Amino acid sequence: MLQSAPRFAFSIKARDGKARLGEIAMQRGTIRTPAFMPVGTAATVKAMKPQAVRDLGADIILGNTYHLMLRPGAERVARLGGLHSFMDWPHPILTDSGGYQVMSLSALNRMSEDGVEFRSHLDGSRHMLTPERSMEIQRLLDSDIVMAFDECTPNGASQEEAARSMERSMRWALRSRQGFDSGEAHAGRAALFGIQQGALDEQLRGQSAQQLIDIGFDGYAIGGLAVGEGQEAMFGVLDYAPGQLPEDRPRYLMGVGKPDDLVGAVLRGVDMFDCVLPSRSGRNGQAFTRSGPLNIRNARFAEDQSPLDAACRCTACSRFSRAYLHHLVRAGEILGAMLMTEHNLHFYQDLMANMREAIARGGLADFATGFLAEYRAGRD
RNA sequence: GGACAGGUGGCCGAGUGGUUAAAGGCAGCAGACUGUAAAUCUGCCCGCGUGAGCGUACGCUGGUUCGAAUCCAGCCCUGUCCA
Repeated sequence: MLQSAPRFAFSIKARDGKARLGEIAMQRGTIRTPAFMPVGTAATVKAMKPQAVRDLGADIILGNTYHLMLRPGAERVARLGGLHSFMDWPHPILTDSGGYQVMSLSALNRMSEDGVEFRSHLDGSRHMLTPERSMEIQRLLDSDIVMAFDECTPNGASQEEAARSMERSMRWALRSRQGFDSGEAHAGRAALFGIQQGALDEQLRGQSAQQLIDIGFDGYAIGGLAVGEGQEAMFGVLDYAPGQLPEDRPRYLMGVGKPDDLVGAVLRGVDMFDCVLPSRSGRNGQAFTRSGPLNIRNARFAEDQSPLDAACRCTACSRFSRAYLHHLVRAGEILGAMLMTEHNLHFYQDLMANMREAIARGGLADFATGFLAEYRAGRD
């Protein structure tokens, strides 16, 4: 480990409107922002070897507390030397706290002020996740960026529910801070992010931000978006939410999103993203291209010898035709999932690199206009 | 030549008097997927019609019956075994 590298240092290199070009220096590496972080829930970005994820330009990936505590178990990962060596990803890893599963697995949960009792989706066994335990698991995994344990407020919550949920997340944020800090060795090399909640309400979002700032975090996430509210409503929140968070800290929009979501969010001042879409959609046959998404299973691609995206330089596009990908995906061949995932992740990383470059030269607005015009023109 | 078994929608296959345009699967045609219970899920899938509906349909022909994919007769075909 590089002893000289800072624990966590965010520097802003350039600004363009609300957008920022930056870098987060950490012991295991530097994260260029705006950043897209591929999701590797169960200690793997599905269908990808870690080196290939790295080669596409990812500086950091995600892991998940809930999934890893159930299998293979956080203590086991710790005995095996931590998540990085376990999965052969020596670069930074951000671990989600299990907060999203509070919502996505709500049918299997029992909530209390103390935390959430999960029924494992694997075998039905009961597991308690509290802010303290979530911090401990993320420490055992040796995460670089630890996420506070929160509740991702579901879409459609009433004002009262949203407020109650946010307040609980804020109490959990404080406990997360304390739990994280109690693991001194880990806290000395890792970072902790707080998560803003408050649904679609500016006041609640503001209160949440202030409470997080009072606690103090290395970075601040915007949670509870892209849960079904629609892009317009999400952008409505993003028009003010980044501004409620500290200017000198990275802002991470959790779980987002589609390519045009990323562009709109960077324009509004977001620095970090993660999303399952490029990997999951890839496995499910959807490819993202400069002229919009396409479903490679569609019959019209059966004898289409052109690449997925003519402007793309990924392996799938440089060596294989849409016809071949169409065949692989339809046949359920593993290579289909691999190539589709690789292409999509390449597309996402390329988009981020283009946005960083545009910010550097002060041309993000033009880039966004051009990109969105072509992307939304749709139908390739 | 004989004995069994069987012929159902593109394929496999359930159904043995009405609630059957006919389960289910596959194939096919689309759609969805946003801090991954997802290599998953959803819809459509005989023809015409936007629809109510109409027409045609369970090897073929005829019969029984108010009513047949289902019961009866003959025929054709397939598989297995026997000669």
